[in-house]
Amino acid sequence: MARRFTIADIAAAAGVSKGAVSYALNGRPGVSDATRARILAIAAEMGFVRNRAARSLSVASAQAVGIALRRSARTLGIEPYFMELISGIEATLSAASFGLTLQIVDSLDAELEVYRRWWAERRVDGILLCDIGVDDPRLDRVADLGLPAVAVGGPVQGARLPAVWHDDAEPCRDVLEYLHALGHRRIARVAGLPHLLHTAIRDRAYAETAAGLGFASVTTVHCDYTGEESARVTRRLLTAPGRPTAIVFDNDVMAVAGLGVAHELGIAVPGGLSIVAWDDSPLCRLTHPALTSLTRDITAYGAQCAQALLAVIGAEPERHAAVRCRPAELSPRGSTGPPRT
Amino acid sequence: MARRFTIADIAAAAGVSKGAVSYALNGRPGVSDATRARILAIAAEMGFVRNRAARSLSVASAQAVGIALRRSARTLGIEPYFMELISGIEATLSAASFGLTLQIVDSLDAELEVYRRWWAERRVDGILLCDIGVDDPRLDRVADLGLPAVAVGGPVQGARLPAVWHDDAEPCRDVLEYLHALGHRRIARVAGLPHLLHTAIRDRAYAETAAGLGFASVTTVHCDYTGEESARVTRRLLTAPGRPTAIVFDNDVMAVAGLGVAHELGIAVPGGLSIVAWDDSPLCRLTHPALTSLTRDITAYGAQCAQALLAVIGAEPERHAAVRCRPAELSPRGSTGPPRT
DNA sequence: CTGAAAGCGCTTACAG
DNA sequence: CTGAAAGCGCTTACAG
Repeated sequence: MARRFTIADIAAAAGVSKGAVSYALNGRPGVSDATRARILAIAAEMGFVRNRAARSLSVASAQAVGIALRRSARTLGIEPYFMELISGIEATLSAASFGLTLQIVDSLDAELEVYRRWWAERRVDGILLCDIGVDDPRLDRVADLGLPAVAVGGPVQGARLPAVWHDDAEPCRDVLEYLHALGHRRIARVAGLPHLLHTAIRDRAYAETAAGLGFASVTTVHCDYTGEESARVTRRLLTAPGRPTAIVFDNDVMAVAGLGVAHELGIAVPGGLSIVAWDDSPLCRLTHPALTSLTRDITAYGAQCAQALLAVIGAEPERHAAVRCRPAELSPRGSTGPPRT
Repeated sequence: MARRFTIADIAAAAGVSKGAVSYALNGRPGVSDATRARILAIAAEMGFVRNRAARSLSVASAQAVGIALRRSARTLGIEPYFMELISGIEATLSAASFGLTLQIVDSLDAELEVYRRWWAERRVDGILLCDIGVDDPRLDRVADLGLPAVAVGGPVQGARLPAVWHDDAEPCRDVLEYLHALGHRRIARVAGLPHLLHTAIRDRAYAETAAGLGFASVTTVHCDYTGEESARVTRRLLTAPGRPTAIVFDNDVMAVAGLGVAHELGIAVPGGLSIVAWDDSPLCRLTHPALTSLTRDITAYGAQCAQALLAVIGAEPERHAAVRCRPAELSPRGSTGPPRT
């Protein structure tokens, strides 16, 4: 437990003022090259690291970013999405020597309260807003706070916050065209929460494309991303008359559950039922057959979100008002094939 | 974007000194009840929230706890364990108005460097050490730093750090006795990383119990918790002569992958093969049949870990040197049954 | 019970 | 190029 040194210690050792040490450490003009080198050497030798609180207090910046997640422990655990996203965010932040503060909340009010507090106490310099909804009230509320923020999802037209998002419509079209080409005509979709923006975008893209391709039927059932609900819904879809020959699921967890139901009912996959998952986590390769899915690099997406937020905060040179990322791409695997007639 | 108030503003409005405001806000003696009430009312009206950095600088405490995870984005995403753990930790911390700082690292050195930096810059008051290994070098290194810490896992005999852990041996015995009672005699185990402490504890518990019960064979194969490795290993186990009638997996992800392999090989579960998973995430109920598994409340476990750390830091009254939590309990489901002879 | 002051460890104008 | 000083917003002995 070595003693913690301060710039005063370095100043004393180098025979200069604290101000000079600060300039040297921060690579700013105000000290000669020789003095700077000497100061840096002494600091390195002492194993000096700036006290965060003192620095934050001086520069009025927390050097940290916050994320509040409004999901239950179980949902957070089971959905690979979040950890992959956070992992990408974190990598970018730590490269900029920014910290990541995480909080889990259970209501919209609690979430907004967290933002208010974080900003008031300057615990964070900005936040990443996840799970963007249709007409999301948080966009305005956060903008009102003056808290720098980036929406993880979009597009959010007219919002006062920049957004980073994937185009969700194009992959929907890809999937339907693919299933159509395989010969499927009766399709169902087990969708995510209807109030989420990307669900709404997919709803519309599927509806439009389906109409264009002339499918006999495209049934959409919304549920909550859990395996339980997906299983219940899938069971109903598969036992009703005129059952679909293919089901598209809005995430990987629901797709795995759907596959389980097919097994349970003795329906062969893909012969009796084709399955497509959204979000290509390793989960999709755990099953037999492996699941055809819409692949996107969520870790890279997280990194872009963090980058955009740093830009808004002003910690990065360039600034992007909104970033549109590469759409998900279809990865065909064993769970899709021509329907057995 | 309302103006941010400071205690100086409150002091001016209340006609008292900044010191009095501080005492009132912190519920400390030094102000009369009447003055305190007046100050508090003004503070509330202003929507005052203390500046974190200033407070941290004064009290020499970060009011935050750190976790560095040495896992890839993919592993973190797929294993429900971490998010459930973090969720429990976070709930406890935020109740104590402590923040959680998260960092993902890719090597032991990077991890230790993060701890050193966090502690040097006082970004955290303490850390939670995850994935405890056999003879884990971090226990000593962190203790050397003088950084308050709690080991999430154990028991760690002779360590200078307190630990919070589950007994891993008892559930192992439970599983073997259960499988034995069902009539299984040839068993295999797809285990986790051998250098992790809980893997070693399970290794030994299985070996001892198996010997006592007189199993014909208990084969253990170590792998890395991923579905890929588990699938490979399971495939080998099930295609070799004298294949096991039951396999115990060290986590849920590997068990799901193992079930996929059984399907692939046309082996009925549980008739041709019984499967037991460790860690009862929702994943275990996604499959068909649902997986028999060892259930423990990981969120509650995370809460206990956070509690212990707060105690070590001194933010909580009681202090626990080490906490032993309830062992996992067997939840029998559809994936286990008597072997078909 | 109350006020004035020093201090936490930095950063940053402002004079020399 | 360098030094002395003020200030960030709190907390906390120390006098009254």
